[in-house]
Amino acid sequence: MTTNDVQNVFVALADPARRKIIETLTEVGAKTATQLVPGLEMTRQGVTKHLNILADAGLVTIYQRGRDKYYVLTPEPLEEATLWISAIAARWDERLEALRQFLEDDNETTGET
Amino acid sequence: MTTNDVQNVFVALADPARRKIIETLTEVGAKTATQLVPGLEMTRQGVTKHLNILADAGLVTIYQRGRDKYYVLTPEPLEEATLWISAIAARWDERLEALRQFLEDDNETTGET
DNA sequence: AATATACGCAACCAATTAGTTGCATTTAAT
DNA sequence: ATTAAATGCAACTAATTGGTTGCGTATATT
Repeated sequence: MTTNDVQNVFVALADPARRKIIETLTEVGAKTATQLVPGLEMTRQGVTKHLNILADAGLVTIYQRGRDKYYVLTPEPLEEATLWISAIAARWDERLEALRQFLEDDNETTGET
Repeated sequence: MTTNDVQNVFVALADPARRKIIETLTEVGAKTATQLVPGLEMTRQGVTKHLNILADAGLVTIYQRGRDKYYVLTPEPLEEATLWISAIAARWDERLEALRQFLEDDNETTGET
C-alpha cells in the first residue's frame, strides 16, 4: 500500500485549494467545512470534496462535535512524499559523475520551453 | 513565480508515469523519449507529453545530440516541494499544544472513510 | 540517393476532476 | 414546537487530463 499512499498524497498536494486548506488547518488547528468556505472561493460542497480527498490521503482526521464536523491536519503522510523526494535526491548525487561524463561528450541545448 | 513553481512541481509529481520517468532518469542519467517508451506502457507521444510537463516544472533539461533529444533530470525544483512540506511540518509542531486542548474538549470520531 | 529512425504538431477521444445546484436529514437554538 | 444551521447525497456541467492516431519534417544510415 505504501506505493499507493504516496500517490494519494501527491495527488492531494497537487491542488492549490487543498494546499490552502492544509495551510489554514496548520494555522488554526481545526475547522469545519463551512468555516473553511470564506477564503476559498467555492461552495461548501466543493470544500467538502477537497476535504474528502485529503482524508483519502490520510492528511486530515475528523472530530465530530454534535452537528459540526471538525477537520484536523494529520501531517504524518507528508513524510512519505518527503521520503520519495529525498530518495531521488540521494540517488541523484551518486549519478552526478556519470552525468558530467555525458555532458562533456555533447553540445548543450537550453531545456526551457 | 515561487508560488507557481511549487504548483507545477506538485502537479508533475502527482502522476505515476512521471514519477517513474524521474526514477528512471535518476538511475540511467539521460534518455530520449523513445528510449523511455518500454517500461511505460504508452506511445512515444504520450511519453513526450509527460516529459513536457516535467520540463514545465523545471525537473528535466534537454540535451540535443543530432536528431536525438536526451532528457536529464534537474532535481533542484524538488527542493521547493520539500520546503513547502517542511514549512507545514514546522508550524504544525507549534500548534500541537493548542490541538491537544481542542481534542480534550471533545468526543473523537474515526477519520477514515 | 534511398531508406529508416527520431522527433514535432495537431486533432481527436474517453475518463477524471473541480465545481455547481437541489434537496433531504440531523442537530441546535428560540 | 418551530425555525435555523450544518451536513450528506446525488445528478449534472465544463474544463482538464492522459492518451491515442495520423501526418510531416529532420537527421542518420546503407
